[in-house]
Amino acid sequence: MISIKDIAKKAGVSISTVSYALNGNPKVTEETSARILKIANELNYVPNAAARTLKTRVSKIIGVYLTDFSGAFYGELLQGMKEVLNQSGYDLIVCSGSYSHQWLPQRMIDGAIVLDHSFSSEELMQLADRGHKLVVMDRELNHPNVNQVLLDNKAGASLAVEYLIDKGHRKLYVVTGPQGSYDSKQRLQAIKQTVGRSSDVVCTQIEGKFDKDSGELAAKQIIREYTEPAAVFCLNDEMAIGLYNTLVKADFRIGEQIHIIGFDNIELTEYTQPRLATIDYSKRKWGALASEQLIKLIAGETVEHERVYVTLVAGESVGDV
Amino acid sequence: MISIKDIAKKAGVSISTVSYALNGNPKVTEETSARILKIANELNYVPNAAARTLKTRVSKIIGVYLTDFSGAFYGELLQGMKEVLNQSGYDLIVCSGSYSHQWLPQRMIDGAIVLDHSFSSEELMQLADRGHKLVVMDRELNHPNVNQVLLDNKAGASLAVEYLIDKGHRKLYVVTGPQGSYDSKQRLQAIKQTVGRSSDVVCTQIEGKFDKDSGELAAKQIIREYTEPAAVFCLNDEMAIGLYNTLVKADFRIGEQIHIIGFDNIELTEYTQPRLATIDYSKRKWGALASEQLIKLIAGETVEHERVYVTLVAGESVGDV
DNA sequence: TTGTAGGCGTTATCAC
DNA sequence: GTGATAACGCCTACAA
Repeated sequence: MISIKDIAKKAGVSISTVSYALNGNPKVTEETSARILKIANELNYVPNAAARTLKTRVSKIIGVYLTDFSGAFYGELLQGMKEVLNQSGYDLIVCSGSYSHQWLPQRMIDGAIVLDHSFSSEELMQLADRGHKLVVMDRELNHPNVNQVLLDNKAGASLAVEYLIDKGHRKLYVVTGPQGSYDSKQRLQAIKQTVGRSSDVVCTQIEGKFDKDSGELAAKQIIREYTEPAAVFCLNDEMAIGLYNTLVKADFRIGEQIHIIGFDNIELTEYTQPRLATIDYSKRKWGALASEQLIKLIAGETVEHERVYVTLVAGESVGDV
Repeated sequence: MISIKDIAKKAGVSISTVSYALNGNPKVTEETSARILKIANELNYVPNAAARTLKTRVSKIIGVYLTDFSGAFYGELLQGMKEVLNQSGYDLIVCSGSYSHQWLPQRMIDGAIVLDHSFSSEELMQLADRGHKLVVMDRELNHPNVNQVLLDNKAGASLAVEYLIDKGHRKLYVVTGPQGSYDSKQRLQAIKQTVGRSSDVVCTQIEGKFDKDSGELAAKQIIREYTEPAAVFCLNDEMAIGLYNTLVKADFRIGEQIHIIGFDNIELTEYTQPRLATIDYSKRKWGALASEQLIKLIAGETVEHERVYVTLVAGESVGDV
């Protein structure tokens, strides 16, 4: 490994002069600086990140934590984050692995964006207490070092339920997310509120886990209990796809016997037959917003919690009664 | 930040004893060790990654470089990599941003997996020359510090073309990948070879970029030139989807007027009507293999280049002539 | 304008 | 078994 020492030796100056020159400190002469830069270049010098981070206590790297990589919309989300961060001189890494939770206290990363319910709120609170800056996208967490950028779950869920009711549906199923999920809880709450306003609506809850399997399981239950047309609100599209697949296989007519609406508007929903109704929001904007907030937080600015607005995407998977 | 110094002070021992205890060195007494560990715990001690990396010159982190995050199959690929790496005590980060190319020479990561043609081969060669260990998934690069884990592009492309010819197609289009793409080049080469064996097959080449737009553009050209049924081999599914969309919008009958086959078997291909024929391979295995090879490379073992096998997925998007 | 020296938190080599 | 002490590569007062 080639260090500033090597450059100093070759240039016949001291290491501090090299350091100054490399960092553009005006104290050093133009010509000395030029000579040093040239030698550094020739030697293919690359500053050691560990040493620099150790000294400056800043890495200029932001970590994002996701539940798993396979979510269908992470691509756009990450793109949104990346653009904003890069613009501010930060690099983004997607973290995974057992040790990665330690990277904040280890000072490997300057801040973190969390969309991963396997990261416990207590753990996050501890990090915040220690002065680390965080943005959470999947829970509420009140702490001066933590900012929230959340979806407007309640609006989305209300929109979906109102759509179903408008279409004349009175028998509803809701396929939920996993136990601890904040998004799921919020959506459920709004559903109950909205449903409560129409006394003739019956709503059955089915436990899900936001994955395709849950959708399939739910479909099986719904098929078993089938007596008359019903509408199903899957709290995310992934489950809606699983549900769709199983129903299609069982020769159910979607949008006629069983009506489906999802949440997230992933690409796949455009291609099902009929098109899946869902709730849309800009993933890119969501990511960008999270990054912006984190940068401000790190810079010591005070920031308000942000909310991402959602809209309804109609689809023939929900027909009239 | 709390360091071994703080622990040493509190425990009334020297920092070296603390370091030994923390690292489970048997030289230190059980009881001293226990006491130190207890204090470390109480103080919420977390070893500083930068300092450790600086000293040991090892970070136990592997970086993977992708063209962009939005590829439809990266989820599974990364999952495959992650599982293998975690098992060997490595953490995986997905790298992005302008500085991230420097992380190898900066010793922030111990090795890299590259599937990103924006990373030039010269750059990679330089890194390899400096002793860094790499696995490439999107090019051939012969260097003792570099291992290749490539798709069997030629087999895949041959499979696809033979399928079309078997089905009676004689008029073919090929929508290629971007200029520099190794995968595209390999596939094209195999296509030419296979096509060359049947003298009556006509094959027209359309330049693409592996994105949806390219597929749409290709569709427009094909529609313009349409006189009789033709078969289109899109060198990836993303373009095939773009092509499909545009053709559907223009009321073409797919699998009858225009026949389509893609490459990659992304999830979406199952949902088009009719189902898109494509070439399949295990993304998870591909990723796992790349990780295994990199770990061996880092451990100093000699490794052979690996090849990932592919299979044909038939679909009604290709009908008989 | 340049050099000296101390320190960031760890590990590791010595003595004791 | 434990404790000084010297690195690792970089930054930055302070001194010259």
